[in-house]
Amino acid sequence: MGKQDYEAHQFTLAVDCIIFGFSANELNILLIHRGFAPEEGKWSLMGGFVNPDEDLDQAPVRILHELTGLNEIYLEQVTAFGKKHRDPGARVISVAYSALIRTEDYDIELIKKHNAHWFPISNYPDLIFDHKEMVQAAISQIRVRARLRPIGFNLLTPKFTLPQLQSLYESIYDHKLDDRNFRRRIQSLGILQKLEEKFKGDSKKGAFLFKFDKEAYDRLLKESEEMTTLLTLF
Amino acid sequence: MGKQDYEAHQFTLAVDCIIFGFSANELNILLIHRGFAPEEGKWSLMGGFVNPDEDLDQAPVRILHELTGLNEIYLEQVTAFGKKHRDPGARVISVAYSALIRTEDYDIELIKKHNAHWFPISNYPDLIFDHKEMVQAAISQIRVRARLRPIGFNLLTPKFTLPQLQSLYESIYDHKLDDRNFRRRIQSLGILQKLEEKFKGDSKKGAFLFKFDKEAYDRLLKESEEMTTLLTLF
DNA sequence: GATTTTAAATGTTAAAATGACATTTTTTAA
DNA sequence: TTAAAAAATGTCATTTTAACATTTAAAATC
Repeated sequence: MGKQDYEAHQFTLAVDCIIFGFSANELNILLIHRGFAPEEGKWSLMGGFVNPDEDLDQAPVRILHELTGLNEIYLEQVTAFGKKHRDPGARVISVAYSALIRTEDYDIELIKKHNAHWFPISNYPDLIFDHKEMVQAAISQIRVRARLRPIGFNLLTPKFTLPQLQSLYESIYDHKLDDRNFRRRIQSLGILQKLEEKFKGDSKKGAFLFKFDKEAYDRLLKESEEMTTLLTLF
Repeated sequence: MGKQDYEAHQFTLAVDCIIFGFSANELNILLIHRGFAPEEGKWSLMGGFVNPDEDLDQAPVRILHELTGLNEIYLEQVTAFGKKHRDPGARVISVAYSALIRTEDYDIELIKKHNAHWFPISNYPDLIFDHKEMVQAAISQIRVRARLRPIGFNLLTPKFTLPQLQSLYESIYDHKLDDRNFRRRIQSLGILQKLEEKFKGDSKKGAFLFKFDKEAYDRLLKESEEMTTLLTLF
């Protein structure tokens, strides 16, 4: 295999980000109203090309920073999409990434500049290319992942209430959960730390705040070796 | 974004296959003793470049056909690997695919020609580049996947015994299972069809043969809508 | 300041699933 | 006929699950 072999098998490589946020008791995704061709005026995921001098996994980090101003975003690769004519304009392979962000953290001005808007996953507009497939794949992956690992905390503020946490899981699974069963289960894992404070934004009575106890979780992980299920919530 | 943008972000694109087979009561992977540079003489996954005129998902199908003579192999994308220097010789992005095959079906001559050999997943040689990471990612994925979906049958002959099936799951999870509990559980799903025949290859007494009942499984899937767990075997 | 409103917090019980455990059966080979 | 080897089978105690309604706390309203 010579140099010409490598050159004869080159493809434009892009990444697209399915950016999840949690607000108004629902899981939302951030979509871009495209102000540029191709497909100008339609909705799409936030994406961009991979640069020649960066790791593949670095590309979504850079692109998300450009859009949200955030660093240290929780990212997971979903899948590479590579149908021949997925992008009618050119042959482009795109690797989809899921990003979980806190909707209070991002830079509103940057988002505006990019014409980005939030949509609930239960009702979002038509998307260009195969972006809808990407979103669906990302949601499926999150559903599996959230049963195995405590990824939900990446979508909440560091301090959160149990009703908020429950409503997050209900939105992920599109399934109502029983309060008492949910609380019993999540608290029995011992990875939540109850604080003295209450949060009164959602009700008159207010609800106690909790923190995710990373140390406790790491200990749990270590003990149970190869853990295949952890957060079986329903 | 003009044409030059596309051209400035091109990468050589390859796929690598983690080919799983089940024999001698253990999960094995098929590795190639490389007869060509780079890394001549070392072990690697079976791989190749993606062709400009094929879908990304088509590339592993073609490559596996070349190696095994098989069509209709069960394939799943694992992840795209794209660290800058993962291939020291050139910038190559590689998409890893898991393949589950029946070890009796493949073309032995083809395999010999490619210097391919089976190794148990509990003990395989050092691999080039990041291929070990690929294997580990594929094994992790299979473990999660096998809890949700009946993918194991792709590794067995169409007719198989319960001891064979149990031993397959034991190998996937690297964990002994209790005979009685395993049988109770797998049979309670109602997706196995017991045959009159016995298979006597493994014991004097012989064990009854079973078939995977795809129709029953599809019905089960349909009923339970969005099923998040199915084959929780331990 | 009494009453209403709203969401948070809490416990029990019956049914189902799980995990642990040992013996008998079938067949072939000695 | 006996020995050997793996296949097949059932029970029970424990744990987990799912289903269910009331009380509590605080703010807002009258």
